[in-house]
Amino acid sequence: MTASTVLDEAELLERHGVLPSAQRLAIAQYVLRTDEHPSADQVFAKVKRALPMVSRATVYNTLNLFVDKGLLRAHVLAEGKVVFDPNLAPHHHFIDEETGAIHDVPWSALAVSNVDALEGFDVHEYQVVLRGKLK
Amino acid sequence: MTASTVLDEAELLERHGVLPSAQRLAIAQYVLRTDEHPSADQVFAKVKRALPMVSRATVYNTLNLFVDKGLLRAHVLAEGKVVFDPNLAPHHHFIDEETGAIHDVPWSALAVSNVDALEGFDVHEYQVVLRGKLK
DNA sequence: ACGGACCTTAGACTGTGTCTAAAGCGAGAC
DNA sequence: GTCTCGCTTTAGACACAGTCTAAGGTCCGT
Repeated sequence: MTASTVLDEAELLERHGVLPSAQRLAIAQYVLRTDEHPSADQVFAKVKRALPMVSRATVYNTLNLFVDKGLLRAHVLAEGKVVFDPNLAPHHHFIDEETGAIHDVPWSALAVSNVDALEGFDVHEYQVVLRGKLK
Repeated sequence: MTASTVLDEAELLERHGVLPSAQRLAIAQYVLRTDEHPSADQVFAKVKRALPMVSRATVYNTLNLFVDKGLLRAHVLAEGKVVFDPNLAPHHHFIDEETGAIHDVPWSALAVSNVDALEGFDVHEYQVVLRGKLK
């Protein structure tokens, strides 16, 4: 019954079947709260400040583990990079062509019609990817 | 006035400001006719059969040149790979989750509403990316 | 022939991501 | 308290995509 606005990361990991560890908590505390759409190496750089001895393999393994366990989603949007996104709700993406920055676009801001009527495809998920300039 | 159903690749390159060469023609003959959405290394492998001494740098340079000159489009859709697509008309993409194969979806098969009304974004282009199984 | 512009080549280099072998750590059994 | 088992972490090697460089080749006008 103890309602809390602060997430208990350790409990969150356990609830998703991930055994907590110091490294996994440090990674979780950054990547599950950010809206920066970081790549794996950006996560690595960030986490290294809090935990300087962490290895690159651990960060990659942990991010992939989080994706497997449904804590994160991976998107292939920018030039040759996989980015991670803790926003699990379906949403669209806008890519700033000048900076490469990725912005979330709420699902309700756009509507795609006829997805269910596509011939020959059994669509499991979809999103609109937009590119342009910030106004 | 000589209408022709067979494309003259050399003339096509010239019309787009690309000086033809044996290597560029071999690459064009494959990549401008395929619907396989090949990656650069797949193009390299394919072209090597026709022209065994061709170098990887030439294939990469040529593909990027074709994109610059408007003969091809590059898409970042699959796991960490850039794929090339001679279909220049706007269209959507369906990714088979089982095989990773990419299929074109005609622009007219789907409709996205409200793109112009997005707050804060000046959208230059967009597409719908769908994932699922083939029916 | 010569020269210049452009193209191609092999291989080195960079960056991203995966794998491996060994060491570390935590929790339960004794 | 310590042993041991299973899981995690580590450093570094590896694999792969893509770019760059330096050198040589080709074509064409003169």
